[in-house]
Amino acid sequence: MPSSTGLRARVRAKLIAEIKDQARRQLADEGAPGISLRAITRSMGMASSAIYRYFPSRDDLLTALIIDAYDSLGEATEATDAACRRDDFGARWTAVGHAIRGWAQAHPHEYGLVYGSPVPGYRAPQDTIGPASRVTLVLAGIVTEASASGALSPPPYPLPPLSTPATAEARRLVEAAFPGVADETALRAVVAWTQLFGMVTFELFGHLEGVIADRSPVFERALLEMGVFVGLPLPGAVNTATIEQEDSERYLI
Amino acid sequence: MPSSTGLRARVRAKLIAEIKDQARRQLADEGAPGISLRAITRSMGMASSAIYRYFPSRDDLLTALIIDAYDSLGEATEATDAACRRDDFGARWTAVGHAIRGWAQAHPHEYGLVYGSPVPGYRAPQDTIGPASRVTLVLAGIVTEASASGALSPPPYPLPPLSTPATAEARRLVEAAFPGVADETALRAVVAWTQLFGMVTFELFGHLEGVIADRSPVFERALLEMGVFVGLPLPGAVNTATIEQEDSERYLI
DNA sequence: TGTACATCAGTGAACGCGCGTTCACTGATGTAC
DNA sequence: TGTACATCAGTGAACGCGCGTTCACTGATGTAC
Repeated sequence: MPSSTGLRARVRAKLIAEIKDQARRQLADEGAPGISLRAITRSMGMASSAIYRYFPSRDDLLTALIIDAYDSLGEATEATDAACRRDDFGARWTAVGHAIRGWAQAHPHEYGLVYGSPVPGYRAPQDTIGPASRVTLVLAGIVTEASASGALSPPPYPLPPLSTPATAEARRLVEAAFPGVADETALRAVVAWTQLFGMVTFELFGHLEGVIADRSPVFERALLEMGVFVGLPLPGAVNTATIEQEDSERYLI
Repeated sequence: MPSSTGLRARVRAKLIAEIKDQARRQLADEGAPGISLRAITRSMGMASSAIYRYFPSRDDLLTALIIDAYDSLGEATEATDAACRRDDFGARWTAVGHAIRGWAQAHPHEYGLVYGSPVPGYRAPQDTIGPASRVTLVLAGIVTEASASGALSPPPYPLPPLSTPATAEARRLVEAAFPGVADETALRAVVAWTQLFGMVTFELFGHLEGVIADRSPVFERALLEMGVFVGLPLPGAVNTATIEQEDSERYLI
């Protein structure tokens, strides 16, 4: 039994996994610049040159860690969204926000690796783009589906109309990730997206130290505010028409 | 003429400045982990041990750079705010937002040094707290002064009341930085603050690549949205009562 | 089924480099009387 | 004003360490006929 599931291939996969695990351990201890190929091989009891059978260079190992991190976050986010009632858009938004923050707190150094200062001299290859956008697409999907099902409220207060270049950008966004969504709403979704990651980043990188002591309720409130800001209904506020087609018990007030 | 303005002291100050300049150059080229004391002394044509006359360790040099960065950003922000009409709170918010983004783009690596992933193994000493909060206090000041002068609009749409722990945090915030401001508003200011830095960070660290092409108008819109979100008037929308006491020409529509 | 050959994993030595920090020392600049 | 002494800036060698990557090589695992 050779092929890609053969013994050799399985051993190889195991070793690659172990190398990445050791690298993640070093990432946690010393940060990205502290990841050392020699230290990895040392901890695995192999010659320092042996690692080149698995990763052609240090940068390739870094890339693998980055892709893994994005995929891990993307997967957690997608799973959280998938576990929500489809038409409870407010609840989906809130749940996904908590999932992102939860993942960041559970994997602070991997979060720093992808959302922190770019590693100098390292240029992310194309392969990272797909994994990187998974989490973003989940957020965009919630807004888009809410819009399609008519659950989105229009902005409750008047704002000046979009400038011409802002409209152009909004159009691009709508076409790329928010089909059928209003220009203003797409831009607001971007604002909410940056707020969400901005707050998680500030919390993780220590910029809320001395500013906010009990961060969970503040984060919770921010999620609620930004959800409403985008036009999403409050969590639990499900469109009655939809309810009647499904189980109705627990959603009737 | 000895004292602290003596020749020796002046030469010393010059050298300290040159060391920091060289360090900043390396920061731009190689990132924070690439700052090397030996390389600095090499580029200045002095023995590698000489730098210890000026900085007792690499960490102390890092701390100096961090404090300088915070102070530079703080100063730019304060100056921008000071140049605005005091009662045009919307304009102050927008101008300060642009100033922060502008500084970040002019000093991307210093921005990364203070707002990027924490340097592993480095613990920021107390001395950084004051400089770090300058920019924050400017933003808080705008909201607080707007509130005091009655220019803040209440939230235009109903939201659930604050949870008990969120209220507690809001109270702490109000006491520390937003005297006289409503609980909800203080929390919204924090949300706007994290949005502002979140967007600047995303832009600088490459997370808007492929998402937003023309970032300035989107940032401009985000500033406007978040200003209104906090309750600030639109830029240029100045309280008429105040106008009458000052020059009225250009503010009458 | 058995043999010959190709592929792959892993070794160990070496290249060429860099780093932060310490220490005993020299010589110049400032200070006190 | 001039001299004796203390302070400070800067040197150069050394300590002890680490790193990524290459290369010729051995031995085991798989493949083809």
